[in-house]
Amino acid sequence: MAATLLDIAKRLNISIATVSRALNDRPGVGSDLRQRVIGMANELGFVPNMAARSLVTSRTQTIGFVIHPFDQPFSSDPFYFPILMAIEVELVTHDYHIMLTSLYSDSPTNLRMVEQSRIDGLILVGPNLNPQFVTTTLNTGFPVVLVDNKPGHRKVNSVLTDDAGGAYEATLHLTGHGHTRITHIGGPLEWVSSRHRYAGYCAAMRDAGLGNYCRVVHKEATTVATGEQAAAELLDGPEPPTAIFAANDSMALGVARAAAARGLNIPKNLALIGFDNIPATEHFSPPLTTIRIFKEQIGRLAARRILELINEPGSPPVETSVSTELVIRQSCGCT
Amino acid sequence: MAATLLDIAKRLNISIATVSRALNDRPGVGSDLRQRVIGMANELGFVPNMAARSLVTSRTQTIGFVIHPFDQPFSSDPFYFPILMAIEVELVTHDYHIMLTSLYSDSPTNLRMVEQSRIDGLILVGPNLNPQFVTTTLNTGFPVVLVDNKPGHRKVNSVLTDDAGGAYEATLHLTGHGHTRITHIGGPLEWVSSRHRYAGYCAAMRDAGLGNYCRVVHKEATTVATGEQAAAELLDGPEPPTAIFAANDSMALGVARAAAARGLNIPKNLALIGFDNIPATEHFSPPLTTIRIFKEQIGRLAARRILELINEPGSPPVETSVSTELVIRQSCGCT
DNA sequence: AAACGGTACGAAAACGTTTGCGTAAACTCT
DNA sequence: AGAGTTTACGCAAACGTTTTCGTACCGTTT
Repeated sequence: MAATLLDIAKRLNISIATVSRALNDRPGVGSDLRQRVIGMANELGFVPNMAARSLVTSRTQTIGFVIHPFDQPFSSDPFYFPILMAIEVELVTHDYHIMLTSLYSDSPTNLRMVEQSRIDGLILVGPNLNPQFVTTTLNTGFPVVLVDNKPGHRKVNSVLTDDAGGAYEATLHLTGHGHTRITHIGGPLEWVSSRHRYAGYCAAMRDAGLGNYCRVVHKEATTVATGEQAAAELLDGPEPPTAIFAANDSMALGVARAAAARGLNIPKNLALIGFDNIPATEHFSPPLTTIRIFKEQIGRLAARRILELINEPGSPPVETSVSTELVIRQSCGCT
Repeated sequence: MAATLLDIAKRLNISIATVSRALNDRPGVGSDLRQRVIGMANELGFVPNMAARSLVTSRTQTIGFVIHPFDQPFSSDPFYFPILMAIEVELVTHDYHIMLTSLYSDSPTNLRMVEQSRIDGLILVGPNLNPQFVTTTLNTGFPVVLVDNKPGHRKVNSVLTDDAGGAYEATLHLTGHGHTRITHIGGPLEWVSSRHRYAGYCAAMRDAGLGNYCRVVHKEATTVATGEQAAAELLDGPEPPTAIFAANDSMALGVARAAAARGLNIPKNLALIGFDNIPATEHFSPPLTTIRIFKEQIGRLAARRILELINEPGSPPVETSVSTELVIRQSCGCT
């Protein structure tokens, strides 16, 4: 049904080799003939057969995308979809496509299936990936870019948020408004982002001369429920904080609920800052001060990096960090 | 690098044809030899080269996924990501994969590129797709399944939410609690879902003997802002409603904001029901009564349907409708 | 005028798989 | 036991590209 190189070659009484060269901007074809080939290709609606092409070039022009979403399998993740979109947009402009390679089962088994054909590179997204799967994949030498993840001390190609910087700015904003008893509610320490946000918080406290009041509650998940739990412990405990920096907007919402349940007004009795700037934050009551993450930028950079990796095999690992932005709303009490 | 059929054949001193047949469960191979072939394949870590296979079978074992997200290009869409996930999960069990084919540019041009190779079927998602693109795609006879979309009166393979049923149940719930002045705030009439939700609302009002009070405000988008606008018009106008059925949870949130701005208490002064049951709804104040959509089911059915279509070409179009569920929280005032 | 380099094209191999056909051997039936 | 049928396998074509190599031809240089 579809037109092939042979169809074009026959109508022009030339060889398929010449047609291929003409269509691929390769030398060895006269400019007049090249034009006729292109014209005929358009006329027939020729589209190269990717299977045949990649069989010989062993390039598929597609890259795999693996994500292990947060808690529930079908949770609507407000975080990674935009990144996926940004990656797609960037890749399309380079004639690459995205293949979703088993969103959940990140076992080494399916790696081989993924690797042997089908894709030229892999983008692994999220902190919840099976670490062994990640290292196994990395060890193959296959082009891999990590997003929001980074194993151990190994140097890899990754693009991360500047979590430490964002946390630093958030915390310093609170200290700058006179708060001294600022507590951090953090996420799982297995996540790079949690560690960095915690580090940023500590650094800011130190720089503000509050190093001795570095208090943190770490939770195993960053949900509304865990945020509420953590806040309950803090607010009911001795010396309750006057400000809380939550690792996450969801947790911040949990904090707000815990505060409301105790008759505490935000921001009057408790200042609150979150992280991520998910869309719902501006509709919280009060609207949440938080740290904005530039997801489009993250996606775009990840896409570009994987293309570089494919085109320059063996290039040394590059770690990219995308800066953040403090979005001041009303929960921090400075307006 | 990767093992091929030939590698296996040489070590076993047999032909590649036999190897292929053995590995694909085709007849014509003795059971003992078949076992030895399988063993050798495992030993060598053989994985069939998809490019070569699809070149001869003209099957790629991947299906395309097109989505045109709502308003902003990078909005984190809380709705379609779970559907995408569910589709992926279902397809993976059938050894199919998803390819994202240009999330935005839904022009007929890229259809050809998509169609000629690479994918065996297409799932088009969302109400915002370019209608001409949809009909063009449909006309090719290529296997297509629509999700949350349905062009004109044409019979197509689609899987939709039972929007009318959900709207009917929501409205009837309000009438059942004594409300008579119930107004619907609807979305764009170009969307099937908006039309059906409106129809369900009207039907319920008729069945409750309130057919003469069928009031609706349609907005061009279903955001918090438009919901707030619509509610403002209604609440400031003559004979304000005592209950509002919003087409959407986001719009319902807008309604809540408009009510709060006017000192109106929900649910005491105004009952409110939304639609979609997005995760944030349970954290609204008050928690929002809404209509739950079974996104996993929708995705699963779409995936199954596209596989049927591929395996039984020419099978007549099937329209699937997934029922909904009323989630009673506090905004409707019946607790 | 002979030699030489460059350009424009064709022939054919190669990528790794599936599958129709051919052919021996084994098995069934009278 | 001989004819017919089934089973088990090998051979080779085919899918549609890319790419190496070879070969005419044309132009320039000595």
